[in-house]
Amino acid sequence: MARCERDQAVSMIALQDGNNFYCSVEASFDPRLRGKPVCVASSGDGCVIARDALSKKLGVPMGAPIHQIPPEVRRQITFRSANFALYGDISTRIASILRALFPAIEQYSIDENFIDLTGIPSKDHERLAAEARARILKWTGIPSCVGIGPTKTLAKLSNKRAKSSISGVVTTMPDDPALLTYPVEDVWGVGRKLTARLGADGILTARDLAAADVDTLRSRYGVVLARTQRELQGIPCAELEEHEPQRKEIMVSRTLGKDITSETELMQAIATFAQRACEKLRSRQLQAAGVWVFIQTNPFKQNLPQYNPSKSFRLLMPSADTREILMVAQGLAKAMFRPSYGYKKAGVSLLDLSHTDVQQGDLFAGIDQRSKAIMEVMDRTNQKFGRGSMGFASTAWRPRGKTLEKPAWSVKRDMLSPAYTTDWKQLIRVR
DNA sequence: TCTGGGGTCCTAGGACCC
DNA sequence: TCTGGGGTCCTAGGACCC
Repeated sequence: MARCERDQAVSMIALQDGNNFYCSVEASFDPRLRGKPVCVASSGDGCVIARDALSKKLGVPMGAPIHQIPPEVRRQITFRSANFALYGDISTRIASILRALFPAIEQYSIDENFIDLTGIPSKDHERLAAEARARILKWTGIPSCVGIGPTKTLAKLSNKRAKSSISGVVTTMPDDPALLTYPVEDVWGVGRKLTARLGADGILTARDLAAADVDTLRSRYGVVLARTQRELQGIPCAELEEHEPQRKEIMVSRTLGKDITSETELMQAIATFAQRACEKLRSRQLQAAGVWVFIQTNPFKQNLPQYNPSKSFRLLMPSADTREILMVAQGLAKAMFRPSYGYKKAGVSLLDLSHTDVQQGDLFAGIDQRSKAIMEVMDRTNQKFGRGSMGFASTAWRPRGKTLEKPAWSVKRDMLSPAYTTDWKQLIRVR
């Protein structure tokens, strides 16, 4: 009886996290990769954004530019370009496995899910966590770990501990002696800058942070770290968010395949990003009231003149019409463009987002039904025949046969795995 | 030669108002 | 010539996350 009361009083949270997620997904679809070091590369095949256990062992640092990895190490590694369509699909499958086992989950990121354990007797927590791990491994091929604790921060910390455990499931309570040796830099919410400052104040472990003077911590470091401290003490400051909150911003930006000097090419890139951002916008039934554009020179060529302007524009009425937003974005870019610079990166961001169903409509013009109809035709066409089937000429992408002819500035993705699960034409071949 | 993308939240400072 | 205080809103920049 007393046990039940205690269970009700303390709510517990679990965090499931796929091990080396992107690499595990690649390996689960391509058996040739198993037992070999695998890394996944960022857009443009520039940096390492995921490493499997073997590449970590070879000493490949997270975020390392691929060209800086010593050739003798690089030769041993199989690289893949990031294939987010594939990873997102596997992520959805894992979430549905968890939903079948637990009353409420929060899809926190592409490879992490928080699980609400409230109402489940604490003696069953680790058993159920182990069951979840086993199902995910069996049904998707992805290994994962589960961390359990009374707050999200402690669940995160447990998950990190679980990565080096035998069972893959770890629970941490605020008084756990493990906090005495757990480095503060591995606490959720403590990044590089904070680690350095905390270290100078003698705060080196999770335990040091939990035990620090509250007022000093708040005044020296702000409310965010003060919340982290309370979470380490077992006092929840962050709830489980079952439903994704509404987006505040939608951004599309890229490092370009080459340094652009011509205005025409820069305008093509801006048009491409604006078009893609509008697609994302409409897929969420959103509209934007602001547009922000930035262009940047190559920061790695410090011998060349640098120029990194940005500019924003507020629309009279919120819009989800690619034609309108594309014109605004190009107008902003045109106003910032200066010849004789080499532009290496650019982006378009849509701001002040709202739902299309709260559209007030212009008092005089009314809601533009024609615009809505045109955009729907475009989106449906692209959905049916693949992204890029119908687009704007100003983006300079041209259909050629069954594929799209890429402009010279487009991004490199030379090591891409097939879209096994999201494109009929790319289904896995058994023989 | 080659160096990621997409988000959120907080804070400080300026503009503006009463 | 001197000269306030408080509130809000907006923006830019910094820090963090995956």
